[in-house]
Amino acid sequence: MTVASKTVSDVIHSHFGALTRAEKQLAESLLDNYPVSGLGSITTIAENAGVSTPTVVRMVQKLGFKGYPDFQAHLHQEVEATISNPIAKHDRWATNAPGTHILNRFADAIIGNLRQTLTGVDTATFDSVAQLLSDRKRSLYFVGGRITGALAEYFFTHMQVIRPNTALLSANSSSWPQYVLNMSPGDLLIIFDIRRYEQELVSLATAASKSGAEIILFTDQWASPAAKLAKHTFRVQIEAPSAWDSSVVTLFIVEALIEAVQNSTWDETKERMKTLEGLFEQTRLFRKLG
Amino acid sequence: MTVASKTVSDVIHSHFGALTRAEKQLAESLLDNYPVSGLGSITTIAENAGVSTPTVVRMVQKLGFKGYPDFQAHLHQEVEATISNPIAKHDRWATNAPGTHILNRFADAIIGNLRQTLTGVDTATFDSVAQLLSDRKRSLYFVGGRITGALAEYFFTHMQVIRPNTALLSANSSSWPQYVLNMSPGDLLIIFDIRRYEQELVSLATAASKSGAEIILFTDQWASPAAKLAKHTFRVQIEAPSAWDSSVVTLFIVEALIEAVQNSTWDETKERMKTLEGLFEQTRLFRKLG
DNA sequence: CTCACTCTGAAAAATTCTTTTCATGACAGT
DNA sequence: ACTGTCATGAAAAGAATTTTTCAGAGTGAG
Repeated sequence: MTVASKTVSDVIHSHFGALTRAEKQLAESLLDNYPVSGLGSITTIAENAGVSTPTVVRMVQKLGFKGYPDFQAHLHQEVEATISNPIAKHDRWATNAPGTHILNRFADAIIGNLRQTLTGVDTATFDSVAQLLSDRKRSLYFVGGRITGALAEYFFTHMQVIRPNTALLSANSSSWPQYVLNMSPGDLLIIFDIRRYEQELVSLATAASKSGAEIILFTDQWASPAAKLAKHTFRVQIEAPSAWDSSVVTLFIVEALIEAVQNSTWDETKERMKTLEGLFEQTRLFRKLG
Repeated sequence: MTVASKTVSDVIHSHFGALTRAEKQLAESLLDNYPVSGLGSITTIAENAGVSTPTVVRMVQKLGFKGYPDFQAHLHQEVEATISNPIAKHDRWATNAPGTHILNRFADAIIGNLRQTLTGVDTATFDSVAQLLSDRKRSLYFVGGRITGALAEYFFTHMQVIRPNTALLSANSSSWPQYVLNMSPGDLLIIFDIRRYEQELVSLATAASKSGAEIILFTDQWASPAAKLAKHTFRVQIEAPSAWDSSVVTLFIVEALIEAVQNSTWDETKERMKTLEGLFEQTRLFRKLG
């Protein structure tokens, strides 16, 4: 590499005195709105600067680059450095852990997943789903796969407290038809399906669709085939430094939804929670007496 | 201009469902380190994504661009917008969300929890627990409370694949005594108990201790009363901008443990997973993904 | 199992970009 | 005015990039 560790801008400045008229004109055009102005083809920047393409070639070679592609590669690196620095630079996580400890590696991966997932999730989608889930008139059905069943259960457990008409479909698909039988148009089927997508869930989604139920899908970045049937889909980044996929970010979305739903109908929810507390107390009392 | 005012990222996301396998692979590659990854020539990005150049052309046309140059011109505009507007960088979190959207508030909170938890967790403890869980001679018993039951189930589901002698205690405490009856000295009882600590779990922990079982506890920063009986305790930050506590970081620790255990006995685990795959194939529960 | 279909990348064709060549013109010194 | 030097861009040559074509592989339906 001819030019090391100095920015292209630096190089231009240091050579500026040795440039000819047309080259100075070009250099100023490049420095104006640097470094973006150098992103296009040699033809483009020559036109923008009002010079000919040979002038561009001559100048970048004079600056020490092998040719225009070499020059542009350096610019790209700088653009990358400028763009991709911000929040990511966390100062080491677990203080007393070596940098390669699984906890730190995992943390890095999860933060990356979270970031990517959030840039991919449309807040309008999120809000729509929250509103659908808040609608008491719609019954809710939760279902997950072998691994994601626990997420479905977690979601269900909370929603059951917040509102009526919620059901958790068991892992055993033989009982699913009876649930589908009861689905009315407007009801919601919340499906968790990440890779090693389960064919049965697609069948379930199809059947539910025919009953008029609307489907909300939590899946991974590669998207379950059920996505075609879903009204709203959350595509979550699930990759971890592990033989297993990570459900952490999925759980994150679920918890955010729980809060959004609860928040939209807090008065009613509060009442339900109070009642529930009372019921728990009574149960404990039963136990103690028994 | 074919595509107006939407970012290339948006366009990719909105078309993602309609993309084919190779195209999704390419889209992932582009979104990873976006938008810099799309700065090079079509050949470069095709190579980076591991697809052919025709795939790139087909995808960008499917996305609504005239061709690759058109696509890249849009990217350049975005890079320019991003660079020349420093404020825009920070809200790359959730794209078009105001800073106070629940998703962003939640993300901030979770990152904080994660950071705090990791500085609090001793890696020696983590490694000890991983080693205990790897020991085939010890039987594992998982149990959780009303909310945390799903976490116990999640942990159990994975460990069941990785190693033999695992059991999930049902939510119904009436069946617990039979499990305690079978516990031998050295067995492990993994308890999840976060606030609104459940008295029954303390009773269970006490009984298990008397049988010689060792207790691993996942609890919150205030620590469940069962902590006194536990050999190892993970104190996790659980506060979220919500009426509910967050289980995200707890799940994070669980997944890291799963990986650590699996990694320490990978050969054996691999065999088990293969066998399991075979069983699934036989029952046609799973289906190869496309 | 067969057939129709889609997806995919190798390779060719078309296009665009990059570099080189070269003629022109400006200018300084003789 | 003449000559040599240099800067510059038009245009050609050379290299790439981009697009199109096409055949094989894979998939799903019947």
